[in-house]
Amino acid sequence: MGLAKTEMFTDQQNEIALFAKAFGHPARVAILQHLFKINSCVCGDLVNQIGLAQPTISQHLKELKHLGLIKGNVEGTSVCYCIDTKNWSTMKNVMLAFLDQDIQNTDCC
Amino acid sequence: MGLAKTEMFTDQQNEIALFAKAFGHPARVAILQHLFKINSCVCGDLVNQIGLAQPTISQHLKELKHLGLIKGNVEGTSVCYCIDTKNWSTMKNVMLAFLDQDIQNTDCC
DNA sequence: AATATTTATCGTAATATTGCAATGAATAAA
DNA sequence: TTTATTCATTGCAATATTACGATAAATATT
Repeated sequence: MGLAKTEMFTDQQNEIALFAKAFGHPARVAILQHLFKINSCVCGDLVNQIGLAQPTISQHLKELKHLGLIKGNVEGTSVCYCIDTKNWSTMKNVMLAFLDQDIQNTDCC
Repeated sequence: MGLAKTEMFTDQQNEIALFAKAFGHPARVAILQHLFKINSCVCGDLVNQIGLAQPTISQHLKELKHLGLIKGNVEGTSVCYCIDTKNWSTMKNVMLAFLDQDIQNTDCC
């Protein structure tokens, strides 16, 4: 089916899954790392940096933007993308709460 | 195509994407949370807790096990699953390095 | 041995994701 | 205004993911 039954999970679980899915492709990981490194970047630079075609990069950028992790500002014919640090921070808290579950836990088997 | 071109990314980027993909479905998030909460759990309990069919849960468990995040011990006819805390810790470090990129960074646009 | 219980695997259908060529839209430069 | 340049969108093909019924495999119980 390929269709996640989101209605049977909590909002928190669905939110974690949505953020994680954004990081579930190396191209999007690379895009975010590059945006952090360069601290602002036009789409064309990303196409050069990463080896994927322009429509493919544009599609990945759209997903990240839709999730709120990045912002895009039009500058002439190009578009300057950058991290939305506020939303990144919110996302980070959600993911940390999930990843830090182990601190109150011990091995069993 | 649905085929990620892993060869054009770094090992670190591919590793982050693999771990993130594991968390990219709410059922697997729910499974991991339940394993942490109960601190050991048989497959049947997860089938009851989460509303998915037994083969579906079994498939999700297989993915998590393959990634090394959980272990399974056979106990009679049932299988006791639990978190592999050592590997979880390794994974957490990888993810934290990615999520913490923002600490040396400021907004731009 | 026969039966029940539990989990894994197989097969299959439905949907999602990835990637890119072609093309459109918008601004800049000539 | 014509021509570049840059990015978004559309359309499509290939592959991946999700879900589950049917069934196999393994152990426990009788």
